[in-house]
Amino acid sequence: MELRHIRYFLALAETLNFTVAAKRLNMSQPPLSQQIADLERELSVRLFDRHSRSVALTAAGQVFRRHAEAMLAQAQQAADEVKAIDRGTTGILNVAATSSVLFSGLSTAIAAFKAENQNVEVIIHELSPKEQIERLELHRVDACFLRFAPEEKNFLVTRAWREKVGLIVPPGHRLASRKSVRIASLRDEDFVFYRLPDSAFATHLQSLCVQEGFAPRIIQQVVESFSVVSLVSAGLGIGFVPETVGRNSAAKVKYLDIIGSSPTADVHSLMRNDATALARRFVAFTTH
Amino acid sequence: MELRHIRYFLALAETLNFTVAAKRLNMSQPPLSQQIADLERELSVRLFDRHSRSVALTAAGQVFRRHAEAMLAQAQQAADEVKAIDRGTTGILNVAATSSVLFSGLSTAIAAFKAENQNVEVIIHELSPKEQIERLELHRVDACFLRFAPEEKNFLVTRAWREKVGLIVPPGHRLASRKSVRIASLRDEDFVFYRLPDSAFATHLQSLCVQEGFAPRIIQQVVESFSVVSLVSAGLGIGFVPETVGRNSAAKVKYLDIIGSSPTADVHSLMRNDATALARRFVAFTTH
DNA sequence: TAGTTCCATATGTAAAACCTATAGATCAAG
DNA sequence: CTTGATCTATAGGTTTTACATATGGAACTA
Repeated sequence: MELRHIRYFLALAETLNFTVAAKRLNMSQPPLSQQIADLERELSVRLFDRHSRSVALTAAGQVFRRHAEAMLAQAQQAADEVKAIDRGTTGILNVAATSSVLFSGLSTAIAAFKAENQNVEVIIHELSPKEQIERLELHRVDACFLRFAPEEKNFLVTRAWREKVGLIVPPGHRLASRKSVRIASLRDEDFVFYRLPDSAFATHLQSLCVQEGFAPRIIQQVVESFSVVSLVSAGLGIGFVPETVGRNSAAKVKYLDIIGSSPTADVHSLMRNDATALARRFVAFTTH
Repeated sequence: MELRHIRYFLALAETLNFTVAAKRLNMSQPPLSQQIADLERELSVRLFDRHSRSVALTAAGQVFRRHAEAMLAQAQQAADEVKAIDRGTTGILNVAATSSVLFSGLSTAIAAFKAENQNVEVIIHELSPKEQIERLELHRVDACFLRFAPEEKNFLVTRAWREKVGLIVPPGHRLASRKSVRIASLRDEDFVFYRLPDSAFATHLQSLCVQEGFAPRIIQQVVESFSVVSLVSAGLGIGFVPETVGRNSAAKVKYLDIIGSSPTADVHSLMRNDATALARRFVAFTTH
């Protein structure tokens, strides 16, 4: 049985006239008779009663008609849906990000993307950078968003958006009244830092300090920017955080711009080379 | 798109190897590559990623797979169901009958048939003989059951089962103590009769009386045997009824066998010439 | 009875599905 | 780095089959 038989069957079931059905199918009548006969022979069931001057569906034919319509509809839907997937206008998108990146604008970007793409479902995976990369390789997620991307891997890396890094200090700290600060002046401070060597961001910040002539005294290592805020707020030390996190945090900390060599915490997106059109569209959407 | 493409696609989706899939499909590898490529070209979507040494479904391919499986399942189910319909082991059967025929055994026959054919649904239409014939012609019912069948029509007529006709009289009637009676002795009685000339049964009974030398004095005409019982029970007259009706009625009447020329009320089934296998099976089932 | 309509059959043609052979590409092993 | 093995794509020829034209046969109509 082929879909051709189904199409022919339905045309005949609707017209109940071989000649008319053949015309509608842009073919001549004999091959239509042939193909219908072939279909009936394969099923070993008569689908049409051919009488003197009338063609009618048998009981079996009536039942077959319902199935035939369903099959053609399914084929049509399959083609439509597959094309939508290919265009990236429908489907499920697994996005991995750290909580601070979600906070820095990714959440709102996701909301906006979903609003523009009603047929897209976005699943957010809040993961550490290391886990993000692992799951990207395993096809568990389609796109990752993190501050510093590893360069060795065979991924598509894009800088999604720029973001400055600033300093946060607890209330009452000697720098709390300042608006900005140079890194060189932080030589004697206690630092809440990102975990070394996991975090490329941490390595970046550390090397910046070294360029300014000192090794930061790290009294605590954490994974998330929000944890830096928490510990700084509690008075354990000072720390570097992305600007959006430092300025908009609910916790009581003072945010200072860094002047001179200003570090960045630009957000980067990662995709596999075989990324779907949906993933590519989303990454393009978030890039500005 | 043809079902062939679907079958090939699924074989490849399962094996992820052109060579192996082709072997499973009993064909060589090149035409399989061709057909998959044709399918992809028609959809204008890549369904498989062919890499160095691996074949994998794309996101679109994964979605297409679900549709493909549904289509093949639908085709299989269509074939199975159509064959079942053709065998008459499944489907909907519309049966028309008079209430007295239902009472005379058709009800229990329907119950038994349904028990043996779990996939058959039987819809009972309780109709007068005249309406039965009309609906049979209109394809509204598939089989009719009545006592006397018209012979002119181009229907398949079968005698389903035999049934004698007897006489019922009210309690206290002069014949109430008799076990049997001759028609000739009913010359001076008042009769509750079936409607003339609608009922072939009525015509038959009337002519029997005439053969015995008198025209029955008809004081009331009704349609149903049960109505004859009701009126006779009320003392309006005597009447002929099928044996099962006369003997098993809840109303208070006396049933007498008829000796000499004994009339019959044999139940006949009617089908159209284009009757379905299900209708034929049911009629065969009820014939004994 | 003649004409018309409509489906089935017969026969030839064109399309396309398939096969064999082979090229091209990649990976594993020597 | 080279050789062999493995796997898919392409090329060219063959077979199958879907299709078209022509025609036969049955039934309804005028």
